Amino acid sequence: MAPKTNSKVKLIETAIDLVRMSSYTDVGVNEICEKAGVTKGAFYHHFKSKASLYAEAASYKMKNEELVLQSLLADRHESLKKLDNMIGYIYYKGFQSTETSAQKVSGCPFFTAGAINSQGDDIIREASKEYVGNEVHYWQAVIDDLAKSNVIEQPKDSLQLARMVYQYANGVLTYSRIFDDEKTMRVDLETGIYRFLNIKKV
Amino acid sequence: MAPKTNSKVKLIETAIDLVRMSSYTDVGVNEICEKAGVTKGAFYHHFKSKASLYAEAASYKMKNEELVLQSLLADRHESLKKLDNMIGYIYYKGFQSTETSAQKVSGCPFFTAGAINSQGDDIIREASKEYVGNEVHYWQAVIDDLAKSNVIEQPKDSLQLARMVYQYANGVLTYSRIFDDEKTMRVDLETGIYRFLNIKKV
DNA sequence: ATAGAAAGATAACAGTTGGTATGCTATGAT
DNA sequence: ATCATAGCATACCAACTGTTATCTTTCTAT
Repeated sequence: MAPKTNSKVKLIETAIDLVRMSSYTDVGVNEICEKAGVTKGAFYHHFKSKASLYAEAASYKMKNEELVLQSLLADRHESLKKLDNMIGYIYYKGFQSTETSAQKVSGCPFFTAGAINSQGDDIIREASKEYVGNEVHYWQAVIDDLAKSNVIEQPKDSLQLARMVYQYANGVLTYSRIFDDEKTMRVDLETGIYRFLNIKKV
Repeated sequence: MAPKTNSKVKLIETAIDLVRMSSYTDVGVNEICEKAGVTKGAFYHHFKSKASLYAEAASYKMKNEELVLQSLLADRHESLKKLDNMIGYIYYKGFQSTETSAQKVSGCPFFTAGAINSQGDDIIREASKEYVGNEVHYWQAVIDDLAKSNVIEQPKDSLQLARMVYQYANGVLTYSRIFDDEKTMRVDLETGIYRFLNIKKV
């Protein structure tokens, strides 16, 4: 039995995909509908506005990532393995081939859009804040685990350290996007995070 | 004697200011003209397009920064002083009160816009690449100087290290903008860069 | 089978976008 | 003094923006 309605999900996923490759303001409702193969009537039946689609997309993505990350950060893994999984996942997110565009370096659509729309639309900023806060939390879990298993020394403020690593990772993504340089992204991501956490590579 | 024509400069400075606070796509030609007190006729007399204004603004800002940074990184300073000056300058740029808006955390308009407009407009990406490359170069100078005076150990690849520090700094700026949190920005900037470079605070 | 709601389609809306065409005026060189 | 050009102003343009109103279709619960 096919899902009752996949057009709402289709809209969300198309929107995430498009926003990832360009930006919130650059992606129009028309474009989203076209690429999703859905009419505008359906769009505004499911979402009261473009901003509300964005907000729903953020929590949709959060739920999706919860499943993925729970598996990548499962306790059966060693703490260093968890770190590598996390780095790999960031790389995967930043360099993903999508349906709507060729393989290119992108970036986190929610991190980016939240900063862009700093004034105006509170809906967007709030959604981004929630999403970003969540991501930092995963990083904190990884870092606490690294400390517990003595791979790194116990940080005074693991939340701050997690935040800083997250900030760095997104800086790398944005930079690599400007230069459309996947190799730099891969190298700098790993090198930088290891350096930041003061871990010697094996 | 007043400058022959200040309207071109006025347009550039207004544009930088506005783009800093929101984003390239969110700032319209009309808005720039209004805020600059200049008509659209003047705009398109000086610039052939919005993108070309952006490109000119980038090199304008580069020249301006050259003067400032030459003084902040002058050889009479100790290498650690240069680092602190650099950090202070980034903070200053990211948290600047402007004519057109209240004091808020912003970010580098060129770094941001370059990533956003990754597809399409090559003019914009090229301008951003040049600007960003230049900034990284300054960081490399700071890092080389720190190594020469034995504050840090000689890095294998000082350009990569410079790039990573720059990526981090812009990650902090973007993050702080989402949360509009100047305090976190100030703390994370300094703490993170020191940690990255493995320098103990005094 | 039928009422009611959910889902979707079509067309239009006012407002804005970047850009242009066509003027006029001030200035600098000859 | 003349003339070209740089600087600037006014009005306009087609294309697009997000959004809404109205209509039809499809599904679900009774």
